Amino acid sequence: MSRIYKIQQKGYFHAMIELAKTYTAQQYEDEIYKKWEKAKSFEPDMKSKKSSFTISMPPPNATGTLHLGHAIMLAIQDIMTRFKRMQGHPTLWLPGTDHAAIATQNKVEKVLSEKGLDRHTLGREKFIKEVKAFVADSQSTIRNQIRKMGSSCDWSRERYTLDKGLSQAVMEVFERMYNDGIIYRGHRLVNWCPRCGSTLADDEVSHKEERGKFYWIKYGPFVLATSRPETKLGDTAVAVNPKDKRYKEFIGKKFMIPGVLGEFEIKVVADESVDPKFGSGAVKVTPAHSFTDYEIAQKHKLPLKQIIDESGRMMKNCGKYAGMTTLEARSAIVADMEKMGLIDHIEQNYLHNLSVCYRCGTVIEPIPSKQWFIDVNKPIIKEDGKKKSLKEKSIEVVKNGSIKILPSRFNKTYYHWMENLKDWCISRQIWWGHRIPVWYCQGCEKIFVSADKPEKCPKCKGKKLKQDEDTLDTWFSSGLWTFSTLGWPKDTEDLKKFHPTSVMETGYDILFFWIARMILMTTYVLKDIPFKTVYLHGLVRTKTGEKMSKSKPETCIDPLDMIEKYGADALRLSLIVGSSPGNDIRLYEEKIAGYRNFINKIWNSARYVFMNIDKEDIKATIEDVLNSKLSRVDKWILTRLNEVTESVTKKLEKHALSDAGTEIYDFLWGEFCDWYLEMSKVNKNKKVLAYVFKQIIVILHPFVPFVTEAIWAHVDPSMLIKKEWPIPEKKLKFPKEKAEINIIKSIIAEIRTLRAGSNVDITKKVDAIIYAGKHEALIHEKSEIIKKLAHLEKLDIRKSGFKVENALSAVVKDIEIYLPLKGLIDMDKEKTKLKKEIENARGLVVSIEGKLKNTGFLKNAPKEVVEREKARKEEFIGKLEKLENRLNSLV
RNA sequence: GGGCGCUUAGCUCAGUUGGCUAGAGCGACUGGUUUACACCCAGUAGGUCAUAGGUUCGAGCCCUAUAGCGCCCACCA
Repeated sequence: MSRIYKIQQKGYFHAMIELAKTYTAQQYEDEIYKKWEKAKSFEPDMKSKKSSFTISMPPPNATGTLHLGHAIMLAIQDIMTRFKRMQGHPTLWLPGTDHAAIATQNKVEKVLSEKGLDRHTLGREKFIKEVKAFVADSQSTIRNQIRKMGSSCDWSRERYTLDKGLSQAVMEVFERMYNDGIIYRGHRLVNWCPRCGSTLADDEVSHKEERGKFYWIKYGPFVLATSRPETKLGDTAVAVNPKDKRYKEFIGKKFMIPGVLGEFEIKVVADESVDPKFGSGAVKVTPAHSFTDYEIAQKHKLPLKQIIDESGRMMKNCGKYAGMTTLEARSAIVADMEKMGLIDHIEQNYLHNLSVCYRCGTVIEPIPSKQWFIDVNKPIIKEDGKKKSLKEKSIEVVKNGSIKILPSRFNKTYYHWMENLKDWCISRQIWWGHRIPVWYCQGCEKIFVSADKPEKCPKCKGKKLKQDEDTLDTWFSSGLWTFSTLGWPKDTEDLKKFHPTSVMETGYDILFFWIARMILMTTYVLKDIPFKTVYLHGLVRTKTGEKMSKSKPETCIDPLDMIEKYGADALRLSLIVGSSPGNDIRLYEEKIAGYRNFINKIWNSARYVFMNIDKEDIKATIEDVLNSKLSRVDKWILTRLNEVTESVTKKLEKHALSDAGTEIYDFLWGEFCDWYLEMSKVNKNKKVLAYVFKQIIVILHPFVPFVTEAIWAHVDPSMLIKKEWPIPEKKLKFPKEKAEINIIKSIIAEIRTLRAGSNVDITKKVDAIIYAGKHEALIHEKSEIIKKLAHLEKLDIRKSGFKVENALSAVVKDIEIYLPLKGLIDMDKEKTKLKKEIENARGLVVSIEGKLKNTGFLKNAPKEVVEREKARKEEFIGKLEKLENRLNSLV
């Protein structure tokens, strides 16, 4: 606490401390974080008998630096974690990083290529060494940046997907699945990224619209349309719809088709999937390079002819086109076809849907290949005498409510994806990742699984063994994240205590990639769910709703810059307040600055409180407070504090973080500071002042941990992070006093409005007269407060009285307020204002009366609502009367 | 083609199970050295709640349709 200096001043608590006028986050945050860490505050209390609370932090890719997506996730998870920790639950927020196979490899390849190197010239071993160095570097960067956000995660349990333990989990699961026969090797069409040189899972392919040419080609007896004429070299059939009369006679027949490499034979097949209305209704079938065509070929037992290889080039069987990329081949072949008169016509600007790699944007080539797959349809999970497939089980745990997704509309998306899931291709032809633990005996061709390098073949005892060259899909290991990080396959304390985890909090963009995979893997391996609640946050966008991108630095916000400039607390609030699960959030600097102002407001309320209490007051307990002399103002603020505590707790319990944050914000600024602190300048109960302030700091802590901890250093020697969360108190309910103080507040507000609307010099104090009716005693008691807050010289309070000449007036309930301002009143303005108010009040009375005459309303509306309306009617009739009298007196 | 979301003040957003005269922050405007805070205080202006129907005693909220914007999924060659 370097900036707090001591001064000597008599009497008050503040004799010992004086806080700087403005809070400067940079001077506190790092220091406080270190203090928490040193005290092991983030580690769960293993002795507590309460239910545990766990969040597995979605592991940021070990490839770069913190961005706003991380920032929002850290803010949300930290609030949840701190709240539960303060409630006394053993709380674990487990951090870690992911090796992010393809993403990392791509990044390092890019760095290498800048040096003129590539991974093949380097070789597998050296390349992996490079990647490791890169990862170690970015891991330490990310660790520090996670700390910058104030994340209270347990670093002693940090994990990395390539850790020994986690790798063991991966091998163990692979072996189990292999033995269960749900991991198998198959030769089939896969998504191939020619740039990454690897397969991709179906959901790792994204789609992009592009305008291009659509070629209508002469094809024996047909004319048909294609966007990929180069694949003609791999055609083995033409498909038509069985109901299509135009082609009925051709079905089942074979034709010789003229092509750029001479004639070739195709068969005409009938298939329902062909849309007769699209194109010419006839489709050329290239089974080796199109998923649709592959399916047709399977059904009709058509031969497969591969013409494109794994580098995206035409193969040897393509004659003079061999070695060309598909694009080169396309233009060459079209040119040749044109010469041969095989092109009917070419449509320009045709809208295509391209499949591209989600990591590098390269166009995907479907090619046939031998790969490892997970069978998602095989009934393998034994339960209740039935056997369920991975898919069925994954759907079941969401359907039966074991896992709740927030917002719930994502259930539907999840089911749809799961139901349509095909076998998951898990082998990747990259080097960075978990190597597939499969060994091939060169002697007897035995294939077997072994995590470590085996001595000899278990069958023929031969020693010539070769490990599979491929690595596993990165989502295979991250699918195990919630339990592999807790020590599985060992039966650890942590696993027992913290699994299944409580909340999985992540962006909705990885619902399929990750959430679905975790459910799939965990229900298989542990026969249990990985988490109870899924909380999905949205994307952080610019003020105008665009995606943030580094290429537009004027709207792209770097969280670390913002922390440096406004503090982590301000950034956290700007990401939380006004955002709800599943919806995108717009972020811009003014918003962060606004919350920085709020942080400063907290700080200054602390300054005020500390300056106005005695040293021992800061220890005030609820008993001390209840034993002290409580004024109406004290009872009002205690009631409100209690209401807010209860409501904020409820909101946090149901993960309504934004609502909870807004409520404390409004309470601290709009009620505690604007009203209670101002009133306390007239008359104060120091114990109440200290108590209410302390409790606000406590419930603020999960949202703004740094500034609250910094303030707490002057409250109590123990740290706030471990302070218990307050429980609402029945003894702190004073509804009568709450209503009374609301009247006082309204009177003050009315007088302020009257003054501001008049020509009176605002700096000058004025006099006021109040006809208080039945509230005379109350207003008398609070007259000093009214005088101060409304800036009055003299206040004359009577039960009732005659009309006041030359005065501005207002009515609060049945209370009349007059400001006699000789010569400073614009009577016409005053009349207009009164007329407007009368009109308003009359309209209201009429509408309420209408309601009360309505038998439907009386019959159907809840009693409280009817009662409230009756009371309001009385109130406004009273007010209307006063206003009318006033207007008449002005004539 | 299927599914989903959004539309409330100039801007960014709240608005609980339908029930006070629809709120906040920023911006604009008028003023302000008062026991902390000008990163502040007091006040003012600004809204046909996208449109059209419907349900209801009562709709920003529920239902139906339409429009605009956005997202996700899908093999239209």
